[in-house]
Amino acid sequence: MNYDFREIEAKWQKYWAENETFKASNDSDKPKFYALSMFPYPSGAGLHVGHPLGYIATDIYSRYKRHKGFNVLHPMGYDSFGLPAEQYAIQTGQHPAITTENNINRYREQLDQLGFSFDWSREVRTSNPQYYKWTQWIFIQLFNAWYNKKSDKAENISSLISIFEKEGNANVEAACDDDVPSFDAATWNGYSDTEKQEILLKYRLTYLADTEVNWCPALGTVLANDEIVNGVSERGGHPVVRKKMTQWSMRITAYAQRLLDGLDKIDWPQPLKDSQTNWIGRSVGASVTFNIKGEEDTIEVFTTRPDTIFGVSFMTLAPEHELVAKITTPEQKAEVDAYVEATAKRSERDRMADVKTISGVFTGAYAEHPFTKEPIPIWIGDYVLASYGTGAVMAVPCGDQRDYDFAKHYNIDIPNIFEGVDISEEAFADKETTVIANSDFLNGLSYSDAMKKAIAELEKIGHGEGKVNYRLRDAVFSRQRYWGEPFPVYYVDGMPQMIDLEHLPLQLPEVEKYLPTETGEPPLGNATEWAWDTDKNEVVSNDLIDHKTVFPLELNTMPGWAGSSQYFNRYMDPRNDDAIFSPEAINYWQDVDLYIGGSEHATGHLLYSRFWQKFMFDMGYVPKDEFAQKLINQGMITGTSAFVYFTYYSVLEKGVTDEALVDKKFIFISKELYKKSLYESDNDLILLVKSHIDSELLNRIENDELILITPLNSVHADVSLVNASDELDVEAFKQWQPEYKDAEFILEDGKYIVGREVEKMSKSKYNVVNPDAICEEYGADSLRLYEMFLGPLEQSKPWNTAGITGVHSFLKKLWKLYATIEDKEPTADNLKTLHKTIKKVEEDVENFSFNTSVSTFMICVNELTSQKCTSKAILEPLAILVSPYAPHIAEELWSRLGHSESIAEAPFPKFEEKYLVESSKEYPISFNGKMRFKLELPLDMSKEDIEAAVLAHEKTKEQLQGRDPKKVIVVPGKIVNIVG
RNA sequence: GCCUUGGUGGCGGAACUGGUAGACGCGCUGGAUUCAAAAUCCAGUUCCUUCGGGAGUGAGGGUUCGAUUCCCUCCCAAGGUACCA
Repeated sequence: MNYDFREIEAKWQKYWAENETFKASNDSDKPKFYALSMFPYPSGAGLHVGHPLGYIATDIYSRYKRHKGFNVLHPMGYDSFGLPAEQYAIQTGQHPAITTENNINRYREQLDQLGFSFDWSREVRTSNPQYYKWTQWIFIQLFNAWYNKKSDKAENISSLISIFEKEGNANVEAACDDDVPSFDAATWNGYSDTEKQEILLKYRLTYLADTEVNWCPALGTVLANDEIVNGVSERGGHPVVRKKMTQWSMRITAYAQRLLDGLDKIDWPQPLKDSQTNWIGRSVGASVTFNIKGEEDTIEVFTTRPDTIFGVSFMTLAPEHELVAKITTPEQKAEVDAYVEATAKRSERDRMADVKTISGVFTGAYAEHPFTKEPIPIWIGDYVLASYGTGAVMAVPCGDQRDYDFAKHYNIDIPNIFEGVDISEEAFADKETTVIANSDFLNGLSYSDAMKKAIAELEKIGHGEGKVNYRLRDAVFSRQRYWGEPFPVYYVDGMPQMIDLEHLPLQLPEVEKYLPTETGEPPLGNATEWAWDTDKNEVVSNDLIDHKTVFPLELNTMPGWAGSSQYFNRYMDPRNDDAIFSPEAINYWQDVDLYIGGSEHATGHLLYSRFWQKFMFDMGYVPKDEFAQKLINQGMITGTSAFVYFTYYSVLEKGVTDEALVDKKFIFISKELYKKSLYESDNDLILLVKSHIDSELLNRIENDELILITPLNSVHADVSLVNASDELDVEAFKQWQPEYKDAEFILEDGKYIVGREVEKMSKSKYNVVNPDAICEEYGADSLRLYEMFLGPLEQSKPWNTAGITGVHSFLKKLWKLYATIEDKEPTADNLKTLHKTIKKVEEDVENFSFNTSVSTFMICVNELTSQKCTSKAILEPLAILVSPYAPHIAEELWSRLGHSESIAEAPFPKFEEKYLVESSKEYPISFNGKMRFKLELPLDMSKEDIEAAVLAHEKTKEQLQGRDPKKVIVVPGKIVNIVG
């Protein structure tokens, strides 16, 4: 009987679905294991072979854990809010919900084909109201919380209010806005309700603020920093400008330090941790306050080098700094204004691209050195960024290259404060290798001592303190989009009010148009029914807004990461309508044991999720403050593009203004011939082309009546038209694009050979391989094995369909091995092969080294085949070993072995060392570290006897050619090395 | 620039704590089977070679009896990040 994978795979997929084989229970005596793949955004293009890589890995591990006796949770869902469906809606008018539904159905079909052990009863969709009810709920929890720096955790806002009522805010240490006024209890209690709300908003973990945002006019929306790549939008590549808008923000900065510290206790890839560390950008230093001569105001700066305080020779403010207008002297005003205006006009992108040009203007004002009381000129310059630190720097040209360049350019003094260092050419930034000089009380101190001393002295005179600064900014949480979660918020007197949980979800309204309104409001501004009736507690028509009982609802929606920041916890209890999850569910599953997904989420999803998890932990909703213990980034599967090389002739009518086309033809040249022609003269190419032109036309060209154009070029060919030997299917290629129908082909050895290059998979490169065709031709088990066999999970690797025949024929061999199954005693060889395989596969799975276990299976089956093994005692455990990787064939073989139940819960075979014990070893005998021959010796032979046996061997004498060995190294059981 | 990861045959890639470099698969070569093809099976396949052997894991040094593995310098590629004070 042949290996009929189509029938087998369909049969078992149906069996698993009908029997709910992989449904996880929230109540079990078994230990729990939570394996999670990052849920996909269901795009219209469907899955390509790169997508399943991580899913297959998670699936193998899940199935393995199930064999190992764990209660496994392995869910799947969809991150189904997002821009593409909305843009499609703008173009076609089709509701994004319909587009999304269609795409999800296609994804589901493709996923089902691959035989994953997902518990589909737990599926979540972020765009589903029953799901986003809980996204809205979390938002409300964040609104009702503040961050107490004293307890170093988030607390309910009520604890803040009671402090205010008793003692005002003098002793409160909170993560809050910069502009909080100070007040005592009496003042607080005297505030109106709106005034109180206004102040509380400055403390809440999600708050409204006028923030400078990245506004993308083309998309009509705000983008987060991680949605911008090289100054343009990640999606679509549209320009982005800075703009002030009232936006919801998330006070993620409150968690900066804990997000940093938490990285130490999770097993995540180093590059990912480094990304997050850089993104958070902690720097330790001091804040220093400079008085301004003749002004009340002071300038506060942040510096990482307070030890260089005596090297300050000027200060630079960002052009946007609020003091600029105030301190500029009348003489300098015109110049300063012009500079500020010019800077404001330059886009963020220009400013980033141009880092070489030094520009700045003197304000005419002077600050005062906190210790020497010397005057320090205050400049403005666009190398200082308003958004980092305080938007002002104390410039120490001898110790910072940018300050140095600026000082040189404007002829500002560069005092040297480093002992024995030459600063005539460049600044000296190496802080560890010298001591401070010319610095009063810091003279002779090393960097670290000077640092401490400087901070202590600054504190003494009230001009500064030690400070830690973070690069991380609060996250803007508003988007001017339709297809996202609505905020559960309405406005009373301009103050945001939360809708009660019992009235959630607040569902997206229907709109006529998905674009921003004509007055520039977000798409929800198009809704006619978008007002909140506080009596009826429901959404009513906008016409009823009276600001007494009916109020306007928030028009922004939440960003893409809102729905994905707690989805992993929702899977634990996804149908719960009374809570985001029950305490029983979260206490049972705790956290994700294994999380697999792409590295592109390093500073987005994975940072925001950690932030929300820590918040949920503070509020006592979850037992762990990190949501995923281990994370693996699967590598990208790149495509192997195919290139065809061509020249073409365009024959044009001479002298006709429009250059009328008389004839045009493509001539495709096989790879090697093309390469050769690159080195030959143009003349040869023209001769080649001419040899393919109709003789009548040729005559007219020769007679100068027509013009001939012959460029040499290459273009992508669809990879499906090329076989494993890089040979192009010429006839299919002609059919592929109409313009190639009459093309000519210059072959080598009767074949047209294409060029190959590894590139990212993309439609436009015609190198996308989708899994459906492969499943159809070779089956899901082959695809699963092959994706794993390609190489290490974390490494990016090129897809090449050619190799799939290797794993496919392995499955056929495996199938054949089960043709006869007998109840007979296994041989010693059989047992050795089996147990060697158990050991290796178990180690490999634990190390996520799936590629090597596929090789191990191949070796095992090759060996058992040549041993003609038919013993059930061997074949039965082997089926279980294979089952996580190729589950369909394993199930089928399992049932042929006489089982009526699924293989899914069959216990993993136990490795027994005793079958691998050997009595002798084929020792590699090396000379000066190079293996020269092998010698079979008993394993229990003593070191001395081995040495004697080796030295007595004739090949040893041959190698030594009469020399005496200087030294003989014998490592019993491993190697013999002779030096001489 | 900085941070991270990597560099091994024609290709994808193996090699546990330093111990036989190139497992396994693809491709290629030859053979068997076949009227023929597909499929299948067998043998070979790092390079050079005067067939004795020699060289070899990006380059160059070092440690060691022994280095793909550890250390130093450099080169290249991919990813992240950047006037971050």
